[in-house]
Amino acid sequence: MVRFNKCSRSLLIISLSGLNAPQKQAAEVIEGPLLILAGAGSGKTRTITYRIAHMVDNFHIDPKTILGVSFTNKAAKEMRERVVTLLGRRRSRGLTLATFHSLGVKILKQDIDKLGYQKNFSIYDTSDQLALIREAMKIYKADKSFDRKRVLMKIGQMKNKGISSNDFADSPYFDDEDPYDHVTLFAYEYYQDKLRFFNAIDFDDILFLVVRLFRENPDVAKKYSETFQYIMVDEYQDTNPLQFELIRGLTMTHDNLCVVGDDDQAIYSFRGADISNILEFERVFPKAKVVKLEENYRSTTPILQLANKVIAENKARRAKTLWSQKASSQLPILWKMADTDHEAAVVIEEIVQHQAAGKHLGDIALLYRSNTQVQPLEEQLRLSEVPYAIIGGQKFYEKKEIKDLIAYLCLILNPADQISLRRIFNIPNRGIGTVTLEKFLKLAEEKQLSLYQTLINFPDIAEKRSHSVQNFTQLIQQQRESFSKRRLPEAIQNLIEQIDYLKFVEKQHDAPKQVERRKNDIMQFIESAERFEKYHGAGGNILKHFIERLLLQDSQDNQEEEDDHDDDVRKNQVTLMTYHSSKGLEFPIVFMIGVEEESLPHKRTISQGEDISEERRLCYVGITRAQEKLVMTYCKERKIYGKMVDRHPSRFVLPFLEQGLMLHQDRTTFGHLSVEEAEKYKKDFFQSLMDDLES
DNA sequence: TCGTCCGGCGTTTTT
DNA sequence: CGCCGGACGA
Repeated sequence: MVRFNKCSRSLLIISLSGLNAPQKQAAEVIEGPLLILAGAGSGKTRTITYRIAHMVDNFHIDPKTILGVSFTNKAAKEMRERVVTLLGRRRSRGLTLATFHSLGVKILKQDIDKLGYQKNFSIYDTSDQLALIREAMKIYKADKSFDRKRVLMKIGQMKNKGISSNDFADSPYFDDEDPYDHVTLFAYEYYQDKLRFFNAIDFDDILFLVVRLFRENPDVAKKYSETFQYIMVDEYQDTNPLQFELIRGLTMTHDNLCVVGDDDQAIYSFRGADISNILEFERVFPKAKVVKLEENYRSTTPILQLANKVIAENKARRAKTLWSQKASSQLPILWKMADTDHEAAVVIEEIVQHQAAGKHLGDIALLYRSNTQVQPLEEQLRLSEVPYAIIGGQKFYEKKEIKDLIAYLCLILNPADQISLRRIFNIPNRGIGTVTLEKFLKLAEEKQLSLYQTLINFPDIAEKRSHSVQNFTQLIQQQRESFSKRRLPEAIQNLIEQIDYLKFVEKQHDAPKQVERRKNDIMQFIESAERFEKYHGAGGNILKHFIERLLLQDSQDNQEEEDDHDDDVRKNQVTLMTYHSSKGLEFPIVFMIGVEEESLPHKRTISQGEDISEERRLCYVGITRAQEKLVMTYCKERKIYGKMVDRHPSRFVLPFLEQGLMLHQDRTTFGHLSVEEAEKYKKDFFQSLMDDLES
C-alpha cells in the first residue's frame, strides 16, 4: 500500500493495518470485479468501509464516483456513519450510499418522463395494488376461488425477473395449462395500464422502470455508468434478476464492481432473490477475484461449531467454515417445554433472573420464525414488567389513519391518482358510496378522463349527491393551495381540521384506548412532517419528497430518529423479532423460540414439497446472532390458531444434540435443577400462575 | 348507504 | 383464536 504524508490539516492517513489478512486483501482490490464472501460476523462492514476510505484517501478517487448500494436504509446509514468516522465529513462528501429503491427513485425523478409517466407519480403499496387486482379480476369475471394475493405475487415475480406484461405470455414462466397464469396475464396487463393512467408506480416498478429505461435508452444507462465508476453491492445474495440487470447497466462502461455477501444467509428467495447471482459470480465476471472472510469476531467457538454443522447439510453452497478465537465451555442448549405458555413463562423467568442480577436487558434477543409466536411471550413480559421492544409488525404508514392522510396528500399532488381518490372519496363519510362512484367511473371510462377530472366536469350526474361531490373537489383544490402556501406540518394540521378527521376516528371505534392510539399516530404523523421539514428544508417539492420518504423508509428508522445519539448503546429492553429481521444484528444472549418441525422448517415449506434449504439458512442466521449464550426451545404441544397440536424438535438441530454439540434440558420435569432448586422453582412458578389468575 | 354478521384463512417481507 | 372481506338486511 502506498503511504504518503498529506497536508498537515489531514487528520490521518487511512491505514489498513487494523484489518486481518483477507479483509486487507479485499480492501486493496479497487479495480475490476471482486466478490467478498463474508461469513456471519466476519467484519464485513468494517472491510467495505475501510475499502472506501482507502480508495478516497490513498488513491485519491473522487467520492462522487463511488456508489454503494444496500437493501435497507439502516445499512446505508450505518455505512455512511462509519465512512465518515474514518474520513471525516468533508472528505466523504459526494459519496452515494443508497438503497436500491432510493437510487431507483433518484433516477426516475430525472428520467421517468421518457417512459410516459409524469414526475409527480404516486407510489402504491400492497393494499393499493390489491385494490387494482380485485378490479381486474372482477372485469375478467374470474372465479372467486382465485386468490388475489397469489396473482399479485406472480406479477411481482415477473417484474423482478424483468418480464413485462407484453412478454409474459411468451416467457417460460407462462403455463398455458395453468388457469392462474391466464388470470394473471389479464390482470398484469390491466394493472399496468391502470398504473400508467393513474400516473402511479409500485415498489417493484421503481426498479423495473429503471431497467426499462436502461434497456430503451442505453445512453441513459451510459450516463449513470460514467458517473459511478466504482460500484459496491451489499447483501449480494439477496439480489434478484432485476437488480442484477440494474447493476449490469451501471457497469456498462467499466467492470469496477465489488459485491459482498454470504450465500448461507440468503433468506429472501420468496421475494424473488436469486442465490445464483452470488454462486455464479465468477462465471458472469471471469476476471473476478474472490476473497473469503471466515474469521468470526462475534460468537464463541461452540456456537460456531453448531452453526457450521447445521449449514453444512445444505448442498448448493460455497464451502465456508467460520472460526473464532473466543473459546468457551458453554454449549448451546435445547430446552424442552410443555406448551407455549410454559415456554414463555420459563424463558421470561430466565430473563427476570438476568435482570435481577443487575445485567443489561439489551443483551437479550428472542427470535422466532413467525410473528404469530409473539403473543404469549409479550403477555408474559408484560406480566413480569420486563421492558421489551417488538421489531417489525405493522409499518407506520400501513396504519389505516396514516394511509388515509397519505391518500389525501397523494391526490393533492397527483390528481390522476385514482386509487388514492377512491380511498378517501367517502372518508370521512360524505354520503358518496359505491353507486355514485360507479357512475363516475363509467363516465370517466367513456370520456377517457381521469376520475378526478370527471368529478369536476360532470358533478351533476351524481344527482342528489352532486353537491357533496362539488364540495369534495373544492376541498382538494383548496388544499392544493394550502399546501403550496403553508409549512408542511401546518398544512397537514389544517387538512385534518378541514375534514374533521379526528371526529371521524372517534366515530369509527368504540374502545377509547383504540381512539387514543390512533389519534396518537396522527400526532406522530404531523411530528414526522415537522422533523422532515426541519431536516429537508421547506420549499421545492417538499410534499412529494415527504411522501416518498414515508414510503421508502423502514418503520424502525422512523422511531429511532429521536434518540439517534445513543445509537451504539442499546436500550435496557429485551428485543423480540423474526429471524428475517435479525439478519446483521448480534446479541450476547439469544433465545430461539420454537425450534420445531413445522415451525422451523415452516409447515408451508414442507407441505409445498419445496426445498427446505432456505429454512435451514434461517436457522443458521438465528444461531449466528448469538455472541455468548444460545438457548433454543421446543414445545411438546403448541396452540396454533386456537388448537393444540403435537410438536417435535426441528430436524435442523436434532442430529447435533446426539453428537453432543448441544445440551438438552427437559424443563417440563425441572430436570435441569437440583431437587431443592426444583422444589423452589415449582413453588414460585405456581405462585406466579396463581397471581396471574387473580389479576 | 351503512352497519352487522358469518365464513374462510392464517410465514417470512429490508423497499 | 382473531382478522378481513363479502353478503345481506335496515
